[in-house]
Amino acid sequence: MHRQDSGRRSPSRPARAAPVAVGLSREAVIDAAVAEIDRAGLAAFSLRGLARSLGVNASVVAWHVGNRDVVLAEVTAAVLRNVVPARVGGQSWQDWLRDLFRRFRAALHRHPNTAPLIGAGIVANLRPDLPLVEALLTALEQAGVADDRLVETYNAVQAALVGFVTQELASMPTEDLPKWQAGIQASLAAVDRAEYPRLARHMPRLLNRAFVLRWQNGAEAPMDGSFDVYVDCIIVGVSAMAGRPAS
Amino acid sequence: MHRQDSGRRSPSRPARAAPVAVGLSREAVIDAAVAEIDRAGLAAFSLRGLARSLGVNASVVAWHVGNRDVVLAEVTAAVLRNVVPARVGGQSWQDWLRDLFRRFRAALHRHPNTAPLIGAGIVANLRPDLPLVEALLTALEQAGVADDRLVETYNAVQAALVGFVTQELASMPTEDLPKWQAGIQASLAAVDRAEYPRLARHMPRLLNRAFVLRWQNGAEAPMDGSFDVYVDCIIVGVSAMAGRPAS
DNA sequence: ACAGTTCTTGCGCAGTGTCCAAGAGAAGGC
DNA sequence: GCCTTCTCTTGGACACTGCGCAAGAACTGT
Repeated sequence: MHRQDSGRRSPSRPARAAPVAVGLSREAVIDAAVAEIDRAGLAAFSLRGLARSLGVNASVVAWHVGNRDVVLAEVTAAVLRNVVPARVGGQSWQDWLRDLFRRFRAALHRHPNTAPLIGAGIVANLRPDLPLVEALLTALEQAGVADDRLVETYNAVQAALVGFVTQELASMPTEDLPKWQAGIQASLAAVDRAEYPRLARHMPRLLNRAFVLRWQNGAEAPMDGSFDVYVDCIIVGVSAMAGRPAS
Repeated sequence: MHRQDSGRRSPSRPARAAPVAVGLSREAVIDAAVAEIDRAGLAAFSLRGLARSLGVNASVVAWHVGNRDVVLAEVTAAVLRNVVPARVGGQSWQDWLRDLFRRFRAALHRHPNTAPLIGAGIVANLRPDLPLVEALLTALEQAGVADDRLVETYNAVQAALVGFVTQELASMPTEDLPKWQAGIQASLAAVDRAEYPRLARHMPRLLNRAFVLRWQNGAEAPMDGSFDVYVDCIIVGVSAMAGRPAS
């Protein structure tokens, strides 16, 4: 049976024995999992492959971490570590919120293949990220959001935080990708000017830069400008919510 | 080898034979897949289970539809069919956009377990949904978005469209869910008032209604009010983008 | 010396996606 | 009448997965 306590070493027991042939720790396994997902993608990730990459039997990762879902939850926690920016004195809530959004996106861009985990929230919350919540609430309070609008505004911001980058880093089909890319490009090149006039007119501007009209994801073709506009939208929206007293 | 043409019947060949023991069609398989995902969830979905539910051998679904990813892509396409609302005369772009958001969310609420597919975009675009793109571009044009801001605004709206409901319907851990729920509730009840003052103060308002502080997903505890605020945010944001000429 | 804990190995079980060989059944050509 | 051709279905194989269990190795405290 695997170790089930969440903390590193349960301080209640007298810490009887130093670990033995400590080739591996829980952290090392999780780090290796992140590296493995970065290397081969989420679809190709397996516990056995992870153990193989560690040069170790398959069961040790189960012993150190536990379930497969626990491994993935820990991976997301590791990726999202230190995304919440510290409050610097005299900083406006707008600047802080923009900073949060940027750091969140940067963290996921550092490990693009983990984006589906965070986005779909497979086990989004192993334990809730309370510092993030507290910081968000502080920012909203500073923005002047009324109490009876707090939940809604908080949820809107939280959803926005995750929404963009998840979409940006959505995974493209894994097998015979070049063929799929060619198909997309062909179907976009042959778009009917009469049926889709605006699409046809703006096509050069949109190609591989707009959400349904691209054949690379954000890891290869990042969408920086769109993200900035997106964050501005959210901030303007929150300001408007703050101005209005209630429904 | 499975049928590889996308259309129902390739019109080039003389359509030699009527189908034989047509117990099954591609559409029937996909409908069954949707029903199966609705019933047992996405994690428990398998091609063999699908075939079992159809009372048929495992390979027939592979023959009719193809790959597993193709099955899932077709499922998402089926779920999102007819989400783009028709343009009614004299309707403002705000009303139309709000209607689009509502219909999109309603479609996913009808099949909550498919939300991770759409959100994480496993194969989000089997073929691009061009009518949606055209309609969105039309709305943005009507809103007065400048051409050199079109891509960014479009991307922001598209990301927002998918972002909220994906998060709202994120799946909770599948095994021993009651224990996990109890753990969440306990950890939220024992939150430190000194460490998280705002969180503690607003806790009764936030419990099971805010994004990290809930133990049910949107299928059981929908977040209607938050969604409305979210859509208002987006619309206000787009208006602001339209007002500003360029960066 | 002995027992206890920590970590690791090996193996089996049921289940999965994908391919391949072969068959059943009807339609058309001769 | 056959007999080929196409559509659809069956069954079985292969490699792989997550998970659980029995056993062993290495080290520590008593």
